[in-house]
Amino acid sequence: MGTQLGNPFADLKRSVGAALSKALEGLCLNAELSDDLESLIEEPPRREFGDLSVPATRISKLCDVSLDELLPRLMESLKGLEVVERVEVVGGYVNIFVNYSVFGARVLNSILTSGLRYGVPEGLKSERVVVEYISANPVHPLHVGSGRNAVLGDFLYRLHKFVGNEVQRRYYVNDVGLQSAYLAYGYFKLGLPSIPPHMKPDHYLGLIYAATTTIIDIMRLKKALSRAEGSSDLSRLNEIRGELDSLIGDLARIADAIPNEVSVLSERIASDEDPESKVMEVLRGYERGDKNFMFAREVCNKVLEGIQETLNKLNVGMDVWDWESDLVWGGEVDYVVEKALESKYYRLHKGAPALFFDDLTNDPLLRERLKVPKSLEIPPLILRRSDGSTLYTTRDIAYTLKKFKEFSAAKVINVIAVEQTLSQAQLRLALQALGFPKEAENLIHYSYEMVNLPGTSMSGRRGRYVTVDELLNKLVEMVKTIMSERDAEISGDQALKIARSAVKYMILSVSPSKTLVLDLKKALDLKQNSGPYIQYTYVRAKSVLEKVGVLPQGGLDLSKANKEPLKTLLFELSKFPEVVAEVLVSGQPEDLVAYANNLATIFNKFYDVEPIAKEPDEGYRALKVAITYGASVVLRNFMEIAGMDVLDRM
RNA sequence: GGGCCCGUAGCUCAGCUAGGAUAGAGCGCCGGCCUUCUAAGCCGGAGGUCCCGGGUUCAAAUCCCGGCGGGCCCGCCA
Repeated sequence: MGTQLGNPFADLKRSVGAALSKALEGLCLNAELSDDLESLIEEPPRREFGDLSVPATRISKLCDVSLDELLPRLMESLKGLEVVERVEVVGGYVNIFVNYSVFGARVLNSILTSGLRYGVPEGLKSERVVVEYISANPVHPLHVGSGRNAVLGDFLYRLHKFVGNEVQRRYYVNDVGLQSAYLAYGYFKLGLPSIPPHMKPDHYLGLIYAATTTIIDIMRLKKALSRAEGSSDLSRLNEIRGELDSLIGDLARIADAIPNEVSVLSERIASDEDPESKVMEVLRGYERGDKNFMFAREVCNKVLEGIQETLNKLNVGMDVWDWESDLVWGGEVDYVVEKALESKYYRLHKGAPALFFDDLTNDPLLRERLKVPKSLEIPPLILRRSDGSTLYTTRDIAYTLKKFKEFSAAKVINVIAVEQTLSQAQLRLALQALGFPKEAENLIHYSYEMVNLPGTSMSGRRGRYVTVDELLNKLVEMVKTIMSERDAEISGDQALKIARSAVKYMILSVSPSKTLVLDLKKALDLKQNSGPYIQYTYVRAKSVLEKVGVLPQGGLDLSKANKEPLKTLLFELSKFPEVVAEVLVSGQPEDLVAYANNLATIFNKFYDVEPIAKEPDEGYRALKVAITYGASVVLRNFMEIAGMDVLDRM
């Protein structure tokens, strides 16, 4: 294992680890430990304690050697390293102070040689990866929940791209399910109107969808109410009345936006004896590929046009749009069902064809391999409705196979909300059951929690949602307001670039496993720990570099590197490739974000106290310029991975 | 009823996987710094029963058990 030019921090840890194992030679007989000394190396809680620290008490316990015997040997071995300046023992820890003349030279050499590729982990084999994300149902505009999905998916795409993988982005257009049938039905009832010129198609059709489902639900509840009135169950009666009131309120709100459509729809849907069966007719007709129902595809397509416009504004891209209907019509879904019928896991469940997974889920090893949570009960997967129409997860089996096959993917990542944990586990088990164990194992559910807005409960079916468009528009206005308060001009394009970067930063800074509370008033911090803060810090670094003109070609006076804040800055810069490698494995964007914020903070301190371009001492200036260049590269690469806009001026 | 996730400063969040050094940021609040590389910046201050109760340990925000509170799932919806 040689040194890694591109990863100075890993290199540093490796040499410290080697020094430790040399010190323990013949002293510690714990073989497992000596293989894994590197992972014991910590970063002390405060910089004053040193750059790295080694928990000697722990080693003493693990090796069963007294501290008195252990400490001198550790110290001596560590002191022998060129990169170590001094070593201190405090409270059972051996604290290591790095020699920045040596280490700084390595870091800057690494950065100056790698240039914009600094941070790409070395020694990784390029993989072919599919990321499926957003895949919002084409029945309404993207709301903030899909916004989180879009930002996370885009991040995964960019991260994999950055480390050198071949990545394909896919959007699964769910045009076959009930939801799009509801929209198609309502749209048909309205006489297939054209989109009003002042509205985005997704916004308009989202209202039609919400009006249709709400009207139908009101009709159903009214029937239930008249049935319940005959009985003496008062609490049931009140419950229905309450629900009904809230639905009527929803419809009134929708009618504020599209009054004519709502009144026409109410009338025409009421004329259908049983609108729900009419919706099923649309669904079945469309699934058959009956020409008379192709307006359902048209209407989805219109919604998608609106969604694409939103994605463009967000600067989130997509490579392939997969229509679910194509899988049904093309026979891929039939193939899956046939395959399932032959499988030994197939049985009837309440009269419907289904797969039973008990034999698989009883095997703890398989459970682990397929990442099926230990105590998650898996109900049978029903393959078709009794009327023969297909179900979402069945279609998704066919889709998963397609994603693997078409891109020869080693890995398929589905960015899907946590609420689908069960169906995603069923999907993996179904793949296993049907004889696709490799696909089952390499299908990854990248799950994320919901987005909450204080004081609102969101529902696409009721038309209650905050859209990504609204969020972006609001933020753009805020940016413009701030600029006008400063008497500065800003173009709409620049404002959008700042606004969307702020949103992405905020979303990525929260662990996907946590519910994201989105407070519109606070969504756009322009201060520290924000997207604009990173952008601004980069602009500062960049403008210094422009002033200087050219990068130093050697002549760096490294003897000046052993002081704050240069030391800490060099230390942070060294960690970037390591952080990227870790986040690639963990999938936790918040770690990368926290790192970037920390780096930006230290750079701003440096910028504040040290003249860079104006530094009179030539060698010292060269050192400072090289550090500034390093910060600019890392911040730029961070923004690249986070999907933020890299601005040259702010 | 069962399962999963979350609970840390007024607010939004790190830290928990592998237990250890005075529990960290940002926002908000209070107070400083612009004839010098972009002040969307920098410096300082106040602010915490780490949800509660047990247990393990020399040592628990972190591990275990039991509660409480919030979210999600358990559909011939997606």
